[in-house]
Formats: sequence, structure tokens, C-alpha cells
Amino acid sequence: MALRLYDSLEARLRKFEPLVPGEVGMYVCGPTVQSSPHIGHLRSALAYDLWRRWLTYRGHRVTFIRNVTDIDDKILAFAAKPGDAAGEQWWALAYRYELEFTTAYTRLGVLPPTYEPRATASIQQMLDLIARLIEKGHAYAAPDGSGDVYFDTKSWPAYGALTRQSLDDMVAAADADPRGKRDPRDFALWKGRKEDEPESASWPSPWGAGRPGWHVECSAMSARYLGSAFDIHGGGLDLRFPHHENELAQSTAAGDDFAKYWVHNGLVTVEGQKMSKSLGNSIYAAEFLAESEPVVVRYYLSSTHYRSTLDYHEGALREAEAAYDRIRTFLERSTRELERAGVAAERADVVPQAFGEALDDDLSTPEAFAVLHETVRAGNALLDEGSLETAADRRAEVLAMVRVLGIDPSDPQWSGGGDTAAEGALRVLVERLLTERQEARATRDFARADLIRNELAEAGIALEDAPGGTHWSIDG
RNA sequence: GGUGGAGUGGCCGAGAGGCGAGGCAGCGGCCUGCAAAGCCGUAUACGCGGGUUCGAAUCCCGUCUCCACCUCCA
Repeated sequence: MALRLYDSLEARLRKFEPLVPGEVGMYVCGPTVQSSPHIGHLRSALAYDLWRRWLTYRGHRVTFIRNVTDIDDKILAFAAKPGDAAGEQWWALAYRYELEFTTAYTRLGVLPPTYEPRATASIQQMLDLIARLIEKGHAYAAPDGSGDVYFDTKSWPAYGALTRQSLDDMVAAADADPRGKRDPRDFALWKGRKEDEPESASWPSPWGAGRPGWHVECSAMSARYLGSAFDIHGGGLDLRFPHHENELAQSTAAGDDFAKYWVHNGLVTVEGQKMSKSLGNSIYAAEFLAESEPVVVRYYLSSTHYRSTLDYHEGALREAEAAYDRIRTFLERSTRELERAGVAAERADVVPQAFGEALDDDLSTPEAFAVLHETVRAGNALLDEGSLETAADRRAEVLAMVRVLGIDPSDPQWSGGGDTAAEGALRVLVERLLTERQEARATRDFARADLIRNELAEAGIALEDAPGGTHWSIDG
């Protein structure tokens, strides 16, 4: 079955066919580094990480670009003003938050992009794009001497194509400052420097010193790294308008083919309420990742389809942990039992067909997880009945799936870099107690056996008696 | 006003004309000295009202409710 994805521009599922067979260029709108990352950022980054991993698994060579917007109104607003020597410089502030994003992404197991361009490093490409637009009559410098340059939306009949809106139906923002615009819906490509903005936040241009508008950044950077035509453009649903609409208008008006497919991920709500910077109800990445193991967070964020709204509610992570533990427990158990029986556990690294079909169908992770859990159940049943060879097949499938999804419990990514000396000492002590308990059980002294089990439980060590011996685990 | 989306069992969450996805929680059973883990079984679920059809959660008409976007947003 062919891989299909939902294209927001055409508003339908489309068969995925890369411009160049075997090669995929993917551009994702990264964060504006003006505040700390929250769950929404994690969810978005994870959605494209999964797309990228799946496209790669299906044999494509993916060039994955995710930008960092490191200059914008709010970054300047939150940073030191000229003359404020003690304040934090805008570039320091932007970089500080960029590091927070990188940390959060890394902890979640989001693979680093092929390249992560910062907006401020592509100013020349933006100026070139703006010049082309002026030349073609789709942009103009404001006549008010502000140094602003605007995109002329009325000059581009296709404006509104991405969100299927007609210019006339758009409600002009009540607080919109018309400045030097011909039409309130025109948007800034270049913003002339204002008195209270630091000089370090402006670049020379034919229209005066200033800085780029937000939308032009992505048009310039995607073309710079992926070419004027590339395969997939992704970003949060909230970016569809105006950001992506404007990107599309700019790039196509300048003569670029731009993205072949547009992909948008759903947003995260908290207890049914929209989460946003302005409402201040955000759950930040750092606290969220501290609430549970990062791999469980990843499982949780992956388990809803990427285009659906993900409503976070109290207890959701606990449920995710219980579900994920089924998978983790099966992998540990099967590894242990196959090893003990001397059955070779290694098998080809191939996912079940149904799993592949699920992900081929617009990255249907919910269905993929269903296949994963069904395979776990089948594997457990086979272990129960002693069919170890077929159980080993199921185990290999589970491993393959879990690897594609980036939630392999045995991946060093998730192990907290434990203290091996302490672990060794603990093992000696626990095993001594287990031997003692085994002796008690052999003489049917169950009171003593249970006492040992309870004491270990109090220390956070759980026991499982299996035919081949007793297995212990920490916090199990 | 315009554009798009959603209402599914106690909870989460898929599916999109006919075999009740999957997970969490619950209940019953098997296994176990007892547990744990695991397995098996267990639900007359599709906002409401009509209609089409042999058959509708799925299609059509109407209706209610909720959400998002319409120049800060992942």
C-alpha cells in the first residue's frame, strides 16, 4: 500500500510521491525562542520526528530542516533596551530559550534535524526574496519613511488558498496598526528599525536598516536549504493562518513552487481548554518531562493521531505508563525466558504488515499502537504455552515497532546513566534475600517468605515468581 | 460574518455502510502457597430528531452543543 498523507492545501489524503524518488525534503516551522517550551511544542516536534522516522523506514533519504526564529517583536520586548547595560541582550535571551528547546527535544528522543537554521543567519536570502517580490510588483516599501516593506495581498489573487478564505471575508484585526500599509491585510516582509530597538537587532537593507518579518524567514530558509521546490512543509495548526498562508503567497508570488504537501499537527488543550502563551495555562516541557519518564511522555504524546486535538488531563500519564509497561514487561520477560531456554532471540528487524499499513495511512499511530499491543498479547500467550520459537518472532516484531516509534525501552537514550557500582552492590544484596526467601518457600515457611517480599516492596523492589525463578525489579 | 474540525462504553482513544481497534479502570475465571506478571472471558458505545437501505456510529436532511483559526502562538 502506498504511503498517504493529509495535505492541508488540497484538504484531502494524497498519495505521497517525492519530487525526487528516494529523496524527501521536509521543512518544519520551529519555535520562536521567546519563552520556555511547553507540551504543545513537544507534541509538534514529535509529530514530525515520527513522520521523519517513518519516511526513513520506508526507504527515503530525508533532509529535515527545522528552523529557529531567533528575532521577533517579543524577543526584543523581553530583552534589554538600548542603554540598559545590565539587562539581558536579545540574542542572549533567544539563545537561552533555544537551549531549553534543544534540551526538551533531546530528552523526548526527538532526533536532531539534518540542519537547524537560525533566522538571523539567513538575512541575505530574505533580502533577496523581498527584492524579487518588489520587482514582480507583489511588495512595496511603505511611503511613510518607516523602512517597512509589505507584501501586497491584493496583487496576488491566490492569496487565501491554504485556508480557503477570500480576502473580502477576512475580519481585519481591531488593533491592527495600518502604518504604511495599502491594505490592512498586507503583512510586513521587512520591519524598519525603531528608536527603542537595539542596533544589534537590525541589518542594512535597500529600504533602510531593519529586521525581517516573521513569515519571510521560513520562505527564505526553506528555499536556501531545500530548494525552491520541496516535498513537505509542516507546522502547528495555529500557524496555518496567517503564517503559512503568507509563506505560500510570498514564495509562489516570487516564482517558487514551494511545498508539494502541507502538513499540520493538532494542538494541545489542557482539561478542554486551549493552551497558549497569552492565556498562561501552559504546561511547560520541563515540568511535564519531570512528571513521568520521558519515554512514557513520548508514548503518551504519540498515542493520539497527530492531526487530532490532544487533550491533556489529570492521570493521563499514569495510564500511559501502565500501557507502556505492558510493552516493556513483555520485552524483558521474553528476553529473559528465551535466554534461559537457549532460544536465539535475534530475528529480522521487520514490522508487521498491519503496523506498516497503519503508519502509511497518514501516520495513524493509534492503529499502529493497537497492532503493537496485539503483538505483545500474542507474544505473552506464546510464552505462557511454551512456544518459544514463535514467541521470539513476536518479540522481534515488537522490537522493530518500538524502534520505529522511538520508544525502545532498551535504548540507552532512556537509561538514566545509572551508577553501576551501586547497582552491583544492590544485586548482591537482593539476590541473597531472594535465596533466603526461596529456602523459606521450599520449607513452606510462607510467613517468612512473605516478610522478605514485603520488606523488599517497601524498599521499592517488586518480585515476580516465575517457573524459571524469581525476577526482581526496582519500582516495578 | 467567513473558514475548518469535533461530539463513540466508567475514562482515554481509533474506525467511517454489515465480523464490537487498542489502552486504562472494573468484574469473573485460569495460573500461583498467597501475590505479581501473564492469559481467557466480560459492555446491547457511537449528541438529538427524521430519512435512505435487507442492514447506519458510518450516507442524506434537519437540529443542538463544543472547539480552533480569521495578523502573538507548535
